[in-house]
Amino acid sequence: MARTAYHHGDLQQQAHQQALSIVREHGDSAISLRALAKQIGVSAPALYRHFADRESLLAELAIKGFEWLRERLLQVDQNDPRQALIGIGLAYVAFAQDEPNLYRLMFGGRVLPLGVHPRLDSAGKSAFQVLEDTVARARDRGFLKPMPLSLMTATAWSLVHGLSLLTIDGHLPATESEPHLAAGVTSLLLDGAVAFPTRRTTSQNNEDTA
Amino acid sequence: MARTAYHHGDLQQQAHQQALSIVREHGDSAISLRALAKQIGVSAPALYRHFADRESLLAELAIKGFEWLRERLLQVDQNDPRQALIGIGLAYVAFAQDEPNLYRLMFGGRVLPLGVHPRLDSAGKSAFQVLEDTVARARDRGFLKPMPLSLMTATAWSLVHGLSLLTIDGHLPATESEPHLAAGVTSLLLDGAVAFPTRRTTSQNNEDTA
DNA sequence: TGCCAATGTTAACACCGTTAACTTAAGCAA
DNA sequence: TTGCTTAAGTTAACGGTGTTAACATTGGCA
Repeated sequence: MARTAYHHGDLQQQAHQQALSIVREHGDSAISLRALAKQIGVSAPALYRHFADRESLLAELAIKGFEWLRERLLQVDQNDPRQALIGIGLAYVAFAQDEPNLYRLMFGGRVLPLGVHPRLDSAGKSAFQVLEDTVARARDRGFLKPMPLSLMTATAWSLVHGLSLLTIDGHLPATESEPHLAAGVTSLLLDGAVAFPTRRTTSQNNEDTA
Repeated sequence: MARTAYHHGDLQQQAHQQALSIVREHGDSAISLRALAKQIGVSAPALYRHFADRESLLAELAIKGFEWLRERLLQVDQNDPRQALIGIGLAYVAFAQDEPNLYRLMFGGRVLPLGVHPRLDSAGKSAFQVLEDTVARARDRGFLKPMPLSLMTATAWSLVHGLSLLTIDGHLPATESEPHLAAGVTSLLLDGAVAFPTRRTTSQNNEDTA
């Protein structure tokens, strides 16, 4: 495992690290295996001893991203249900804005579709699990309406995912310039947008969910 | 403008159309100018007489996508504010699910970033305008809380955008297998997720938004 | 000590987007 | 009708890509 001129000795880890920093700075489309190999000082095919192909390398980076995201979500204080829900939302969007290129890689869809890299899929599930647990806990404590958990998590995830992508793509102002947007959006979901909520009008309930 | 063997006579439109069908079927990453030219029966550089580069061709297709999306949103019945808002949400998500590859191109972020193709940007704005108008109309009629319009549209857009991408990427079930998801998610935003909204329990209100 | 497996190498294949330099032909002016 | 300008094609070429095949080196274990 010494580093002669021939056997590099640390290629896997170094390639991983170098590729990660390229993705974070310039996005996954800036990753070229040939250029990466040249930077490290190794021939391009050498990389194939450690990664099946370009996509598998990207999958490794996305896994790292999901682990980071999960850690950020786990740091949210879970004492008060409302604060926990808003905290998760803010932490989620903050991660996406801190790591826009990584977030796009994780959820790009075009590259790294579901079902191809099992470890990637399960890393994504683990991160999502934190959000789901938070919603479940809030519902169990009676803070949320007694609706299907899947509906509530789908709504929450859609909201933060959409807000994340729209801000990092520049369609909506980022937290930097509009500090209260993410919290406002999250609160709006919790409290509802309708002016005269509930009680009256069974007319709303007779047409939706089974 | 006749079609001799040399001057094709209809290249621009045919390339546009062929590329569009490739994107719809296989996604924008499947677009190769050389392959496209070969399919049409023309040399690759000929395409450059009609498109500045590959990205500009993709931008044209995305513009078409935004026009289609706008048309779908304009067909939503605007009589009842609540039905209009839910209808817009459903139409938006339905479009994304009907044209997943086109939707990803329009909102991919990696390709076609904002500020590069002005016509594309304004096509996107025009589509978004329909959503914003619907929210504004509902608020003007007193159906929605008197909050900033920008906050409400940001929330609505985030929700439908997130739901669209999560479903077309397979992270959430599509309308096909869960017909009520989109309506449920939209209703949840309108009515709020909290079990005991407003009124009682100032304990919730004393710590949140300014 | 000798072999094996891991981990490198170079050469090559089949693509890709894009540009330069050249050719054809359509359309308009004298 | 002739001639010129210009739009719209052509081939050749540059530099890049992911990936595979065949070969070389070397670390570590029997």
